[in-house]
Amino acid sequence: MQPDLFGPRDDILAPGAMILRGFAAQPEILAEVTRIAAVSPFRHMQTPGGRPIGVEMTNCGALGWVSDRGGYRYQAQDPLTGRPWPPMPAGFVALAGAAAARAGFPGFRPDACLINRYVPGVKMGLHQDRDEADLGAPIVSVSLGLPATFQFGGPERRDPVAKHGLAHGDVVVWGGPARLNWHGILTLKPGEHPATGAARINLTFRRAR
DNA sequence: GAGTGTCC
DNA sequence: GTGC
Repeated sequence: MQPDLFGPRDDILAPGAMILRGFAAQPEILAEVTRIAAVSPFRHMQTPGGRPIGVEMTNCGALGWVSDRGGYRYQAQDPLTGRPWPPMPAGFVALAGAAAARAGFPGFRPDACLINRYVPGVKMGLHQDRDEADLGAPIVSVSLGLPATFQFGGPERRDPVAKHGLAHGDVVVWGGPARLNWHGILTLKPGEHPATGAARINLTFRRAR
């Protein structure tokens, strides 16, 4: 058993990384996602090599993460609509800030929220989040809908990875010494969730600049 | 430039 | 699971 230093619903993954169990189960979050996707729809992006990325993505906030033949980057315009991404809802900013503070990173003000939609059979391979200008800010990742297995390793690609189950409402926060740790999501298993149907929605809050 | 994918 |  882990010692109860942070509360019965928190798991420590590594120094600077923790899971806040059930921190983000409010139904308003998914209502906001629906509104965002009505303006900037979910779409498949491509790797710079031209291969399709399995998850469907959209963004809200001042900056959105995009990938295409031109590379990985953050930009203010949605390439699909040519317009700015939908603004980040105030509730998202507050939720991400509260989660970060609880995990030991006070003052987090995200300017980017990448929204990923997983369906059964889709995964995200091990990678680092390193496209952000401000690596001093943490990453806040909210899981909604179908459960998934999260892999979390270390700062080197060869470091061992541990697996952690993520359920609806769980929030993973990592920063400081864990900010560049490798992570990914195993292939989503078939299922249905009352809040999302046959899908998992992930919100990733970042300070991109 | 690219590996959020695919091959061995 | 690994290296690319």
